[in-house]
Amino acid sequence: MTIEGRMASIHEPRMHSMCGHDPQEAEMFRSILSRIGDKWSVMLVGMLHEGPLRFTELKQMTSGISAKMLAHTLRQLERDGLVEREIFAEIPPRVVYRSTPLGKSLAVPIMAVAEWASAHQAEIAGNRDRYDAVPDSGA
Amino acid sequence: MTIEGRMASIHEPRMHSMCGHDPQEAEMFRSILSRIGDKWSVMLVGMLHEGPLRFTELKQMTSGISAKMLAHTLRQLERDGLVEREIFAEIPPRVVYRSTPLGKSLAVPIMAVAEWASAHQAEIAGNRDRYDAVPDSGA
DNA sequence: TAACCGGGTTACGTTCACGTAACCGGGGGT
DNA sequence: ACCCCCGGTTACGTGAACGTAACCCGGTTA
Repeated sequence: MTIEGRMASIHEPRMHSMCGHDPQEAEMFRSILSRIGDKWSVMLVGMLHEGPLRFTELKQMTSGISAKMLAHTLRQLERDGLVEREIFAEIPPRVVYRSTPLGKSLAVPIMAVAEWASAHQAEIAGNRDRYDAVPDSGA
Repeated sequence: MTIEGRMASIHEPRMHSMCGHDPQEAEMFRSILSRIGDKWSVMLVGMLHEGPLRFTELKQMTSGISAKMLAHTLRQLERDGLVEREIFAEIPPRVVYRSTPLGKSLAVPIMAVAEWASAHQAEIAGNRDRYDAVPDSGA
């Protein structure tokens, strides 16, 4: 390993940890990232992070989501153990969703990405515009 | 705001920052998250983080990727300014891809998510198995 | 009786991510 | 002459993600 390589390994994260490895771990890793990349999961985790909410409350707060996607996304989150579903056997019955400790722990790195995205969104938008404006790239 | 609410707002990230806002910013945010959630981007950013690589080198290192998806993903990354493409006008011509400073800065929060995923993957896998084993959920 | 709400489910269609396979153009190896 | 390498592009097909609209059941309201 070169001097530069050694210095880099001290100051830089070892990104390679998420590529090689055994294929099963890579698949797992991918599926977690996919959840972060999907349209509603991060938003829902964010809302539930601040307190439990009912299905209809989530639907109203999350402008644009359909009942189908809300139910589906909540099932996925529940399957992963990021969210809990509680049914109150009352009349009328009531359902609340709440973030689990695992879900809350995910909020931390998610926020890091969110802050990066927020900090660089203008730069990325500019890059995109510039790239799309170059004739031999965009068209 | 309640006492609990105030204390929470001190200790916990304000996830709400990524939901409301204006729709254009939300769209931008979503598109960045999608890139993180897609199948190859994170892996490629990780590889290029450690040094520039040629198309064929990336293809060989990234087991399973097709030339099409590699080219496509690299174009997207290049469009966003996360990766640079350099063509050496030699004979034979040579193309190298390298991470930009923006790309390297993304590696930091990505690593935080990667470490979270690595730390909790067994727990999530267990949650998934348990959920899928319950007859009224999985089937 | 009719209409509405809560918490969904089902059917259906579209778009997009991703995969496979074939092709291409210039150069080099044998 | 022939095929391979590099760096892709193009055509085509599949399944997943996402959207809309309709429906459902038990209970309450008017």
